[in-house]
Order: sequence, then C-alpha cells, then structure tokens
Amino acid sequence: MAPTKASIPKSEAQLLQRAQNIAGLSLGEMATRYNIVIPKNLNKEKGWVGLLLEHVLGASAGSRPEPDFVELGIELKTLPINRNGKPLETTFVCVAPLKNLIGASWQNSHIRNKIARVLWVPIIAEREIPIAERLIGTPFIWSPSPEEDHLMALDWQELTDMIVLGQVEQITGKHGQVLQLRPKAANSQAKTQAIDKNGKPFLTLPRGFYLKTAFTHQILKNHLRLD
DNA sequence: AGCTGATCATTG
DNA sequence: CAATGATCAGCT
Repeated sequence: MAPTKASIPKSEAQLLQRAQNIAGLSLGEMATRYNIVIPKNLNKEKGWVGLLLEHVLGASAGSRPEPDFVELGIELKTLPINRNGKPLETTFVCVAPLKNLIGASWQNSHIRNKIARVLWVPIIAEREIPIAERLIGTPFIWSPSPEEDHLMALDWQELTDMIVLGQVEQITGKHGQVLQLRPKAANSQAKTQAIDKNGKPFLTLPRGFYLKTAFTHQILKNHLRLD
C-alpha cells in the first residue's frame, strides 16, 4: 500500500494528539503525504480508508487478532458520517463465534474485549464527495459507559442464545438494539461451521457483530456534549 | 431515505 | 478458511 509509515505511538496521549493533528485534513492530503494511490471509488477497496489511517497513525499492521495499537490496548475505527455528524454505515466489530459457545459470557467475549477502548476517527464521507476530498473529523478515544456496556450485553445475550439454539439462520439485521449480527464473508456462498439444536455441526454463512448507526451516533453526540 | 444482506482486498 | 479493514447496492 505504501512506501512509508508512521512510527508506533508510545502513549495514548501521543496517539490522540497525532490523530487531532490530522483533523480537518482531506484523505487526499493524507494519501499524498504517504505516497499512497487514491482509488476513484471504494467498490473494490472497501477497507482503504481504515488502512490509510492505520498508516498515518502508526498502527501495527496485519490481520492479527490484536488491537491496532497493541501496547496501548486501543482499537482504531474510522466512522463514515454525513455533514451533520450522522453515521452512514454500521461499524463492523468482529466475526461472531458460532460454535464452542459453552460457558461463553459477555464479560469474557471477544467483542467486548475488542471495543473496550476505541479511537474513533470520523470521516465526512457522503458518497457524492470524491474520496480525495473527504475530510477527517474530530477524533476521540472512547470506552463503553456502564449503560452502553449493558445495552450491548443484552443484545449479545439474545443473539448468542439464538446461535446456541441452532437458530443462527433465523437471525436478521433487525435483531438487537445496538448490536446486530449480519453476514461477514467474501460472498453468500462462503461457509463456516455452526452447531444445530441437537449439537450436530452444519455449515452456514459466516456472520459478524456490527454496531448499529443509532448507537455510534449516540456515542458521537455524547462525546460532543462532554467536550 | 434507511437498512439488511451481499460483497471486495489482503494476509496468515 | 478466518481474521483484518469496511462499503456497496437493491429492496422496503
């Protein structure tokens, strides 16, 4: 993707400052600084913006199951918003386990650990704005409040109960108040193993946990209120 | 217009 | 195939 890359931030304060320093810049300016080619659209590079920010902020790259900033325990999430600060897309968190759920709990779940601390970087990204002209908004670091954690716990329990009962294929994006379970795969033919109500393995479409836009919108608004 | 289901690239 | 990074786009 690029010939250069930022160094790994040494503290949360340094990471936040680095993120704040690029607020207001366009993706085009950022890409040019790092000699990264800007795609005309994201049809075939849906993760381009996220990877660009990883480079700029010095995240440890790779598809390892660790936070983007390992030493700091912080996950980086870009959040596409419109000019009014409303999220345009749900936020993917992680793949959902569909087997080996005996003894699973929200407290120990991968998803909870994954979003325990997040650096949100809003991007004004209405589709009519060319990629290069999209602007980086005001970044901030967030951890779920007790209330937010509770809301996610409720949804996680509902969705996980259905998975355990072998009803994963009955789950739709409508389930859950703040979390949802949706396909996360190369295509609709992809398969992963799940367990049916009789404990027998079967193949089904891989799913992921996503944060609904109303939830991320509230996180955004809460942050502004607390400024 | 918003949302749900589908999809794309890359790496280990 | 699973995990990383997400957005696309047709349907309601």
